[in-house]
Amino acid sequence: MFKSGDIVKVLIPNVINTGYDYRLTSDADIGAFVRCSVMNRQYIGVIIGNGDSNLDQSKIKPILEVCNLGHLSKNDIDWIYKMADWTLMTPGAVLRLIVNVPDAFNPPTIEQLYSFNFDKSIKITDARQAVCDAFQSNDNDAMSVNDIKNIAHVSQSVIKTMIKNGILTPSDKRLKNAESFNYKYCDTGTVTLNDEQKFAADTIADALKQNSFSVHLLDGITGSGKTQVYFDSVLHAYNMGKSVLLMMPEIALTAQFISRFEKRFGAPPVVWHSNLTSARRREIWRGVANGNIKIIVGTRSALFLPWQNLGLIVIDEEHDTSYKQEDMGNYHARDMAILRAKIANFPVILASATPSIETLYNVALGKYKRLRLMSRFGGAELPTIKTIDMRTEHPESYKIDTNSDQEIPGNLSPQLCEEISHTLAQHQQIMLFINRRGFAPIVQCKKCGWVAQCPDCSVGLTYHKRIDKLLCHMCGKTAVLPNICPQCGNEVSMRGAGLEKIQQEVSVKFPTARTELVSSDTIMSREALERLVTKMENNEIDIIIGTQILAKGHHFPNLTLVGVVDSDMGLFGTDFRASEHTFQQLFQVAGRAGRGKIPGQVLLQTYQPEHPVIKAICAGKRDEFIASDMESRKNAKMPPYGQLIAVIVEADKEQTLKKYCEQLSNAAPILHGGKIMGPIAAQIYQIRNWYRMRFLVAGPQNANLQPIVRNWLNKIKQPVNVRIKIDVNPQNFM
DNA sequence: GTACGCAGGGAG
DNA sequence: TCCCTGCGTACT
Repeated sequence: MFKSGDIVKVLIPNVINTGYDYRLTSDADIGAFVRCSVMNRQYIGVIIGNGDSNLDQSKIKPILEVCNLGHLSKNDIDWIYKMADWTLMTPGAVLRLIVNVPDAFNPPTIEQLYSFNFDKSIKITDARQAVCDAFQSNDNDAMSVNDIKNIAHVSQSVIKTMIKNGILTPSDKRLKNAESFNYKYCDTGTVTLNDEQKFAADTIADALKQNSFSVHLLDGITGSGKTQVYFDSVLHAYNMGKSVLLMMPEIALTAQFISRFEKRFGAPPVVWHSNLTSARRREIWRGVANGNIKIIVGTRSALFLPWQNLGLIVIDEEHDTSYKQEDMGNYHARDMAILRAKIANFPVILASATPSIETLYNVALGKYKRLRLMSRFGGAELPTIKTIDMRTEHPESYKIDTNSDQEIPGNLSPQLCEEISHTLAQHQQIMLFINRRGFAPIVQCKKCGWVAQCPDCSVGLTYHKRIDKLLCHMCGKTAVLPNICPQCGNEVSMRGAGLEKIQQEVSVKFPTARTELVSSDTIMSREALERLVTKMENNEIDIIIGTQILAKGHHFPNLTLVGVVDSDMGLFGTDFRASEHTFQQLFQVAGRAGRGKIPGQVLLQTYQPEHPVIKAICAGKRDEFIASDMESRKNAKMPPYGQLIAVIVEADKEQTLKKYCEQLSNAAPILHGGKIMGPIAAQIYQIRNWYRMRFLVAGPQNANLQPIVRNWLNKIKQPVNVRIKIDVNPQNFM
């Protein structure tokens, strides 16, 4: 306990490496949130210890306010520093992830709020639908114009018109009080675990009782009941008075999941994700800080809530790539959660049907305990998986206009088409999976070879038919599709196939089938996804055509045929994780078929039927595949058998970039058993007009690479207009 | 990170 | 002489 007048060290979010000293004007504990000023700007910081006695006393400012709301434990502070060491972020940058709810310490603001008037009939446009979805994802609470704008991603004018039309009506409701989240949970007794599940649940219950760190992998196929097992553990921890975090990918956080939770626990979970209103974020942050909220179901950022007495973290779909944050700071939420549990001594549960290689490696080492769930609920049979060899099966071309003689080369093999017809005749549903958005990924001149490229990024533009524009998948910039080649004036052609093109082919070849496109372009919110699920369940769709967004979590009993149009995509990337990710993706997609009474069928169109990934999937040999993938990583000394740190240097001028990289290159240390590779042009050399080079630091498993990288980069002063992004254990190599 | 102050160069 | 720009520094 520090007394009024004491000098304490305060960590300030995102300012610099070290903390600053302040004079307390009231008593406060270590870990307390305090308001203080840096260069006349106010920040919420955290007291991390004693002040520095050597510092000139005249420089020391008083703390403006000790916030009487939550506090970080010594373990939490320890975690911030360890996370900073691991990710090479500054501790302040980590703290900023925690105190990023600016309103949390302010009195509730009174803004003009608006409610959505569902009675009013309106012309529905995409933008208006997005506004409607924004309200639905916040329990139809009233929202400010700013909130609507941020959540629905629409312009102010859309909202203004909706207010004028009476679709949005003013309500002067104030911000809700956090008390409204005072849910009490109990076991409703609606679920009986089978022996396998019970064994797993009991094992974790024992671990919880020991108050020590452990990691348990719930490894079982979809439908094997992983959720009910970890629900059991959540309840155990909750009954012990602990707080519980249940992390999942945004896309898995469905109404279906929430209702399962409510059914088991008798009350709904508090849900945390990126599309919450500022008022709701404030309420939840405060609720967690003061201990009212004990259970959160949320996305990766929920890890940074001000947890009090956190005693269990569950990470569902543990292998999911969305746990890796890649914009501001590069951290892997799964790994940081495990780090947090290790420091604070509590168990972690990982759940997946296709665990990551890293996790399985830790299982093999005996660090994580694997709990297998083998039986599929209700005895539903696994689908049969077969390949279609595209080297011998040639898709028929088709005509959009029967009068024209223009033939468009097809992408659906005769064999797949035959199965589609057959399935349609049985009144069952079909899913076609292609992991490419838009209509055509390449727009090229037939004569001179000119290719449409983004002016700011070194990537090609994809033609999107829905908006009739060229779109950069890197920065989102759009461009008009040129009628003629801007270089030579000849005709331009569309090359390659995206899902819009597949839809075109389907609508020509199966004109009576009702099709639906699903991609991040058409599904902007969880609500939109749910509407689609309902449509699918009501059999209003015959053929659903989509990207990986379709691969997860949904149960469609009448879906019996899954066709993967291009299984090879992603198999031959430069990325050592390519085969792992392809396997996981195809495995997930395959899991969509035949989850009802009728057995399903999965057809993989491939030019590489002998490829180990494809063969492993067809044979249902997950473990063999993993063993061979691990073996090849071991030989290549790739993670988890070695460590990698990517250092990406970006600058607005090529000259500056080149010079700085040269200096870095000259200053690169010699690594024992490892090496520093590069600089090479990053896989995407130019993004938003910034140029990018990449170094790759590779070291043996036991090497402590982070300090080496830190010292290396500190040797050379970073010029202005140069940014460095450090990615420890990079997941992709952009 | 970013506000601020200093040095250098161009316009008036 | 004034003002703008670019760069470096210090922030507690």
